[in-house]
Formats: sequence, C-alpha cells, structure tokens
Amino acid sequence: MTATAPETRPGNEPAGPGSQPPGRRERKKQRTREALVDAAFTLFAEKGFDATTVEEIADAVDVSSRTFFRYFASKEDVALTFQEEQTSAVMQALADRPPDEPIMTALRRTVVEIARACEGGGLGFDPERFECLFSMMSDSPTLMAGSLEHAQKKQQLMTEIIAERMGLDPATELRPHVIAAAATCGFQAAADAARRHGGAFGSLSETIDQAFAILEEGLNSPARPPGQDS
Amino acid sequence: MTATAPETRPGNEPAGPGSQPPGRRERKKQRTREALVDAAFTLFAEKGFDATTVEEIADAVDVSSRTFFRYFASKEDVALTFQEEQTSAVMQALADRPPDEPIMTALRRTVVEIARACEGGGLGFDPERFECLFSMMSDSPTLMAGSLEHAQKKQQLMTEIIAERMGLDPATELRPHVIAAAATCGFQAAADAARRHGGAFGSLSETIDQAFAILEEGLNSPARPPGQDS
DNA sequence: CCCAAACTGTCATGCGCTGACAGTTGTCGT
DNA sequence: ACGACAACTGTCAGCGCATGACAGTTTGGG
Repeated sequence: MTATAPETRPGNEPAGPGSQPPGRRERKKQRTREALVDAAFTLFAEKGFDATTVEEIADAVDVSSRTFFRYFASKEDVALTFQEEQTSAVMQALADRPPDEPIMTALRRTVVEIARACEGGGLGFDPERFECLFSMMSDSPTLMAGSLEHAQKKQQLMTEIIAERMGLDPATELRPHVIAAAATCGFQAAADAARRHGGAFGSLSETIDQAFAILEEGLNSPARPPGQDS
Repeated sequence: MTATAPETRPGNEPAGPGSQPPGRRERKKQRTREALVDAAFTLFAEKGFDATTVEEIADAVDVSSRTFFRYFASKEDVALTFQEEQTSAVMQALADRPPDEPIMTALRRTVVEIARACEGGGLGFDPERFECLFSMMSDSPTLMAGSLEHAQKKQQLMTEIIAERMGLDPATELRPHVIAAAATCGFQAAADAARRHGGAFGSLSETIDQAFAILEEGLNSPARPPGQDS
C-alpha cells in the first residue's frame, strides 16, 4: 500500500540528497503532505478511522480530495505512513547490527529498540501518534487488514536481508523465510496480547522482548505450567 | 470479515441440527449461496478477483447485487469462504488430537493434515478452488489483506484453544499467544516461500512441515550454512 | 386459506478511488 | 523580465463497493 505509485505522486522522490530541498515547490509539497498526515491523525483520534472521510481530511488542509489521492494511494495509506517509518527504521537498525551476532538476537534487539523509541518518543517518533494508530487498529478491520498486508510486504524484504546476512539463498533455503516470519510474529503476538489484555505483560516493548525470548528458547520447552519441571 | 452479520443474513443460522434442512426455503437459500460461490470462483478464475464485479457474480446467478450482499458481507467474503472452511477444519482437527501430545507436534500434524487435504481433495475440499484462491492472493492486495485479517482473527481463537490445552491463562501468560502466532507464521512463511519460489520446497504441505520443523528445533540452532560449524 | 415472517428487487445514497481536462504556480533559460 | 515548460491543483464525471428503506413476492404454519 504505502508508496505505491500508479500515478505520479508529488510528495516523495528526489528532494535533494540531504539537507535543503532546493526548490520552493518541494517545500510546499512537503508541507502539504505533512499537513495532511497531521489533519488525518487529528480527525482519526477524534472520530475514529472509519468515520473520518477523505473529504474531511482534505477540507481541513483546504485542498480538494482529488489532491489527497495525489499524495496518498488510499485513506489507509495516511495512517500507515507511521508504520512505514517504523518498519524502515527496523530495517535500518538491523543493518547496523554487528554481523557476528546470532540472527535472532539481532532481530530481537532491533525490534525492541524501535518499539521503545515509538513508545518513548526516541528518534523521530511521536508516541501519541503511535498510540493513536495502535488503538485505531482495534476497531477498524479495514485498517487492521491494511496494516497486516503492509507488514507482510515488509516481511518479504526482511527475508532477503536475513538470508544475505546468513549467507543463504532464499530461493532454496526455507530458514530465512521462517525466521522473518517469526520476527513479525513475535511482534504481532505481543501486540495482540497487549490489545486484548491491557498492559498485563508490561509495556509493548517489554512484551515483545518476552515473546522473542519464548521463540528463541524453543516452543516446546516448558510443556507444562511453570513452577516445577520434569 | 467472514460471517460478520450487521444485517440478518439468510444463508446460515439454524438449518436444523444435522441432516435434512426441514424447509424448502432453507434448501433454496443454500442453493443460492452455493451458486454464488460457484459463479464467483468461476469468474475469479477467468478474469481475476479485482476485475470481477459483484454485479457480474449476481447476474450469473440471476439475482440482484443487493441480494449478493445479503449472503456475503463483502466481495472478499465469498472468496474467503474457502479459507473459513480450512481454518474451521484446523480448529476441529486440533481438538481431536490426543491431549498428551506436545502442543507443537499437535499443531504441526493438524495443519499439515488439513493442507494435504486441500491439495489432494481430501475431506470436502476442492483442490481447484484452493489453487485458485492461492494464486489470486498474489495479484490482489485487497484479497491478501482480507485473508491476513481473517487469519489473524482465527489466531485469537486459536490462542484460547491452545491456552486451555496447556492449562494456562491467556490473560497472564504470553506463551499461548506466541505459539498461536508461530502456527499461523509457519503457514504464512511456507505460503510466501511457495508463492515466490515456485515449488522449490516441494508441495505446500511439505513446505509447511519443514517450516514447523525449523520452528520446533529453535531458530538459532544452525547459525551458519550447514556443512561445517564453529 | 390467510397471516406473518422471510426473502428479494428496486431505488436512492454515501464513500473510496480514478481518468480527463483545464487552470494555476513554480522553475529555468535567455 | 519574460516566456516556455513542467509540475501541481481543482473541477467534473464516473465506476464499484456497500448499506438503508420500502414495496412486492414466496413460504411455512395455524
């Protein structure tokens, strides 16, 4: 979803290498885009995702709804902008991990690190927006579906990265696929648990950490309730 | 998605306990419903999911498109009818497993069993339809998203079942959440691998079996390409 | 046989999303 | 400064999905 470009989208592309977008046009685009995201999240927080129409978002920024769709492929896309930033951050952070670290350890630390940033406002992340998106999922199946699809798409990229790091060919080796899937799974299991049982497991990042711990030590290990063993 | 009922849907509900739907009306409903699914899959196979309109499906059965929506909550819903049957079969089969079997073993055998049935036409499953649905996912993001959401919803149910079987409380124990997530993950990793690398790993059911094997033995174990070690 | 419930069709409407075209605004060369 | 060109935007028209309302038909039961 995010960043699909069947039409020529204005918001992204060159923007110059690093600092100053050379043109005034680029800046205007960037401002419009951010204004749209901003207005969208405000309205979402107020009335929920489904109840907010694209026209309302566009009106709030005083552009036509047609223009909205020149910046975002769909209404979901605005909301998932945030998720896109998260997943990108994960990919980035994973690349920066020491290559000799065991893969699961690297994944675990990476994901937990980004999750913590999302919760606490580390890096460029806005905890409020994170919270908003997270709770919106619960009562908008559409958005949830979009989010899952986005995650699944990113998982494919993740598979490639993992495979390369492990020196395996994803076309013949199943392991990288499973590991990538396990990573998203660890996240989703934690999110699901958090959503449905409040903060019973601590903060989200803590829950994620625990989930990864369980994955690493193997799913069969303590086949019975903890407190005693064999 | 599947089986949401904001309006009163005619197709399902009582139908009598087991054998003969008593009324002529029930039978007619059932026939209409099946005809719709049938027509839908035929058209999907012909022109793809997105290119097929609800009106076409309805016309093929000679009902109004309004009626279509009285049987199915959405266009996706028709397609995911099949997936619903699969997941239900999994839940059922899992319940029939000996309770002393390790949970991962039970899950693995269950999922593989159903997958095999889908491929080979075991139980009530139609391999052609299975294949159709499977390939449709690849080129319809909408459908993929719907499928993932459906899977996620079922995973919540699965969590409850697993928790009960393990004698754990899902509100305080993370493990059942992770295990349920791992199960769907095992499936999705296999599906993803199969989709993107042809049959390089064998049939889907075989691939799933391998994926579960990797999950069980732990994700860290052979941290380097097989053939030598540290 | 008639009544009430269930089912269906028609009509109207809202929202998401896209194509086409015309108008405006920024950019760049001269 | 000016004009040509590209980029961006608004308006309009339209398709497809989905839902509410209402009227007409079929079916099952008393």
